[in-house]
Amino acid sequence: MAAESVDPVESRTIPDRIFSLLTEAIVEGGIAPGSKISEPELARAYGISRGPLREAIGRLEACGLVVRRANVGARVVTLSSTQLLEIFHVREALEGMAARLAALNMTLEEIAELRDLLGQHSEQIARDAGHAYFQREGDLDFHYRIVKGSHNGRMIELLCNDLYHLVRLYRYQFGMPSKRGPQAFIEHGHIVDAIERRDPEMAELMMRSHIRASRENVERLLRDAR
Amino acid sequence: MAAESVDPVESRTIPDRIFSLLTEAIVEGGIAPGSKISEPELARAYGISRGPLREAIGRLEACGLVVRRANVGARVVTLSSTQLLEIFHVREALEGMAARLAALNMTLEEIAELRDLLGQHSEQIARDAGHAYFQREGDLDFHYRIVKGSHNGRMIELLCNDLYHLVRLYRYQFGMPSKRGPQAFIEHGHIVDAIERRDPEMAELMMRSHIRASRENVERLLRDAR
DNA sequence: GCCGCTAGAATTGTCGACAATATTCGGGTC
DNA sequence: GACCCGAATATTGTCGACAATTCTAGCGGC
Repeated sequence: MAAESVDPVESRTIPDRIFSLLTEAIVEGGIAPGSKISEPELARAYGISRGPLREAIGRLEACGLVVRRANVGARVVTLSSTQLLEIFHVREALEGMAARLAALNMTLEEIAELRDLLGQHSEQIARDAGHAYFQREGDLDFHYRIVKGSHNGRMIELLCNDLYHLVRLYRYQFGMPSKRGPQAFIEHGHIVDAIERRDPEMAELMMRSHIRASRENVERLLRDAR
Repeated sequence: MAAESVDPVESRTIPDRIFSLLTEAIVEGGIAPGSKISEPELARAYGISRGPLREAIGRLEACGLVVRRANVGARVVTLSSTQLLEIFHVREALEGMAARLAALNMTLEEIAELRDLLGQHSEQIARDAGHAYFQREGDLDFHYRIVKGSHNGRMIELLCNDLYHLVRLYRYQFGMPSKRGPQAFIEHGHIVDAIERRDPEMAELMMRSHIRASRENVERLLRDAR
């Protein structure tokens, strides 16, 4: 709560706001994948000049949400299945380490909050007959917490500010059905157990196994679809 | 060689060139750590306008080479020992996975080139009585190759275009003495062996152990210095 | 002598306009 | 009819100037 104390919507600089707006628009599909990012059009739409807009687009490029070619312009990224699997490998490595560090560095309070979050997910699954929730933001909330719990600023930056936008984007672009919800929930439980026991080795193993299973699930779905 | 075929110095867009120049200047200490990045001054120095310069600075910020505050400006980052160790943890995770993927994906030709590089290092160590080389770019060349060998675009991007600038910067800022050169060379050999045997598990283990040893060495030096 | 306040200067943020490059559409030729 | 070429159009890249904010220096008061 109020990790960074900035006014929720105002007071940030214009590129910040535009970046947030564009990120949401791209991730949630408001701007179609592969579509062109027209600077004059967007500048008019948001009522700003092209200067700040270009800075926002630059940040989108740094996140990998758009690809830019010189003298041509920016397009919303279209994730190939290859790129999707690449992201899974990177996540497996980084979040595995994050879980290891979380087991070492999370405060008791953070661990309690993580348990609480798990409980909320449990209720939600019982309510929804456990089929939809984990496909949406709830899963990422969990992963967020653990990454934050690593207390490693560079890791938090990499995952929360860069990679997770892409992960969310892929969930909208591909929209895998996946009946892994209940299983994923169980795996989340094992990860929290390991962190609570302060067992870094096991925490990393569990997290990697969790993400690997998710990747293998996607690989299977991609194979079947083909 | 010539992975990207662009004219070595010309033809890229202005922000690209300025970004390269500034990166080198910062990494090699031409611009002191913690010093302010003055937009008017640099614009005059490079004979360009502030527009492209700001874009270049934005990219530096994305790499973590400068930190920027709104309405205040950008300063060259000063790496604390904490941040330095954070980078090591991220590298351990990412490069471990990179080595695993390299064992799976590297072509025979790439492996041969890697062996060759190792041979060059061997000669260089024999010549220098093995004390200085590994503190400079040679070590990073080796790690570069393996990351590239992962054939994972996202990983290559993350490490080669972002993190390695920071690693180089730290080597100039801290300039650890470290007598780990010969030992590091031996470890490099083990990693290549594992890749050659197509043993992903071992390749990852060796790489992680290699980077962990390097981190522990730095931790020891930091403790002794204090 | 030290602290707070105010006016000035300098820097960053933003804007609109111009130049260079890419795309598009039309015409011509094989 | 298909392909290639060239002019027109639109978009990106770059620039200089203005506005808003921050830092600095000097003054006055305690």
